Amino acid sequence: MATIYDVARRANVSTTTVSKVLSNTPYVSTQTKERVLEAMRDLKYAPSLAARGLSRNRTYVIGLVIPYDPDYLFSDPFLLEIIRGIEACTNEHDYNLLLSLARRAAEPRSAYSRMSRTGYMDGVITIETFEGDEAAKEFEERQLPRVSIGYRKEPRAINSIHADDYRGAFEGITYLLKLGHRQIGIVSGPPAFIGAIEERLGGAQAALAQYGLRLDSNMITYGDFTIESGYRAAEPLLTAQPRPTAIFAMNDRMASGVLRRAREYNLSIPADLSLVGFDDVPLSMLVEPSLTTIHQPGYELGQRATQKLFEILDHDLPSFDPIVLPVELIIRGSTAPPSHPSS
Amino acid sequence: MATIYDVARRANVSTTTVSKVLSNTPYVSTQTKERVLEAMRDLKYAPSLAARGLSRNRTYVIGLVIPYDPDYLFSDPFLLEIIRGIEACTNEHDYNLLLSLARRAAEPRSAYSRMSRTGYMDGVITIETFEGDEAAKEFEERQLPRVSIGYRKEPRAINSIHADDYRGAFEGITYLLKLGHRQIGIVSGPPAFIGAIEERLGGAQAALAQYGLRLDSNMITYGDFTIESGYRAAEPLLTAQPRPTAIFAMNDRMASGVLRRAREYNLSIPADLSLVGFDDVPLSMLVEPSLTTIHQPGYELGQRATQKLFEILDHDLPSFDPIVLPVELIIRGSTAPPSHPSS
DNA sequence: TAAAAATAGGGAAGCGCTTCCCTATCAGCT
DNA sequence: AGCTGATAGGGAAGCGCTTCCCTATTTTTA
Repeated sequence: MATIYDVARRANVSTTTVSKVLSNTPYVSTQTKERVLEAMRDLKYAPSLAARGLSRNRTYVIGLVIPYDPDYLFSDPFLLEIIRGIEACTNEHDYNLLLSLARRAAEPRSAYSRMSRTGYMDGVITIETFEGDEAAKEFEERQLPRVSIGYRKEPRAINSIHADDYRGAFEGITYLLKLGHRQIGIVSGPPAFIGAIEERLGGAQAALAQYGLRLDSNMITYGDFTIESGYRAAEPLLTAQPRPTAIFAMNDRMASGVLRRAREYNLSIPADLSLVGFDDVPLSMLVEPSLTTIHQPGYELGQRATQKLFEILDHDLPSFDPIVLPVELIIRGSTAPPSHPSS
Repeated sequence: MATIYDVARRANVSTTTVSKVLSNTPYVSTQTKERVLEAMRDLKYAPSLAARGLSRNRTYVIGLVIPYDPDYLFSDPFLLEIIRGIEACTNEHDYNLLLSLARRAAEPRSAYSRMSRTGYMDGVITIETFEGDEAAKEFEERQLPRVSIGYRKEPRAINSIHADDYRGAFEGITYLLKLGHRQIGIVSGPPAFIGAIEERLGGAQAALAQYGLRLDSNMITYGDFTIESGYRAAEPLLTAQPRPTAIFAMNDRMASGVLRRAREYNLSIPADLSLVGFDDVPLSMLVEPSLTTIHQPGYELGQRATQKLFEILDHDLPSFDPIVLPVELIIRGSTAPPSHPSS
């Protein structure tokens, strides 16, 4: 690999000048610049990021830390949407994206801690949802610029971004109520999932309250966002007396699990049971019938988070309140008025 | 951030000694070592990868270059499996994984070319499937250690790895033939997809040949691996005379597209039409009926590719023949003997 | 017991860049 | 003609490590 010295020699200038050309500093004559550029081309020169990083103290790498089990991550299409947004944005800024699937911060040698410690990144985006996440702490200590996708509680909701989960649940439930449903079951995500679940539960309750209803504790079950967990979590709801005429699941995959279980009970959707999901992943269009769901802007979430990070990096421009992106109710085939209205 | 000097000063030794401790070089007394380690702990020292990279000429980063449209990539669960395998392996080796979704090498400033030029990676894994891929060339020029997942044709199949596509198609079709199907349609992937498609087509033909059959050109249509394309590609097959009693689709997503279209024609699966997919992604279990498919070991593919790369990096141990991983026929609910055997 | 070998540690150059600071030239003024 | 300020370019230190090579001490071996 050619170095800056090789280029300098070939162009008959000093390395300083080459460096100036490299960074487009003024006070280099056009001819000299041209000569240097030519030498670079001839030698197929490319500056070493390591060297540059060392002297500039910038690495042009931003890290993406996802404290999930990779098995989980990659089966979550919604997270993938987020990554897509992040990748697009880092790429646009000519930054590199370092991926770390940090299996819970437990092991000290996890990629996760490796990343935070080697000073290899200029900034980091974390997707935080679980509470008591150790990840955050290390980054905080290192003072690494960071934005988190999710609900950041402490020290403050600084530089965080999330979708309007509250509103999403509110709209979903309200829609069901408007259709005439009064007995509504909820398949929640794991309670350990901080923020989003609380918000959605809050939104659901608020919606019910409009109609003078409250969330009955036997009308709520919990899954872990996988299809199977939705399948299992459907059980208590489908056997409850009275059986809910509608179920609101906190993601599409669980909703499709519910769908499958309901079918085994010979319930037809949406005639016997209405179903609303969350996220609006491709799967929701695939199942029969397609799912009414709450669209979350995953791609934008990733993109905006990354933009924010660059704003912090470039202009030290933190945002003190969380950025909240709107969600949207997408009405498809899994919802209808109840066949035997309960009221 | 503490540097090696800080540690050296605090432990009252030279940086050389600290460095020795860092790399576990012998000839450091136990006490000294302990003192150094303590100093590191106290200062929360972590070596700078940039500096280390500069002097060692190793960056501890390996790149993953996927010359696909990210939209496509992230909707392909099979590719994600591969990534999962890669990530697990790099992580195990304490390496960082740089992700580049290189939108076709077209634009000169693509992440892709940036990555190959900045000397930021010790090696690279490429997922190559499209022909005429410019990606490869640059890496070749830079002599960057690399292994490719897919079919590498030139200069040779050196350091490449792929699943046994030929065998997969062979087994799938043979299974259908054994069930009694004689009119078999094929929904192929895009012809531009190098290697895998050819292989599968070859395997299909060989299977048919066993029964004295040949692949009729109106029994093959092409999709681009998306569900929609499977839906569209099903059309000509389902309206052909005679209509095939079985369809072999080259991935599960297209198979589920076919499924949907067939249903619109009021064909019941598998009674009226048998369906075999490829990949064995989670989706294949989800559709009704679940898909008989060819399991490809995506995770292992990624893992083995990465292992190979480390072998090259550490011991300069290239493999001259492609590594071929076995596939497996998974029989589920979408296949049955034809209801009106054609022969 | 003397020499050789193993052990322990340090000095300093060098990895490939950037950047601070300096010098030289030249145009435009007064 | 002499000065100022813009323009053009270079010298060299320094970023934080690793490593080559050297010295000093201790242990082993003949």
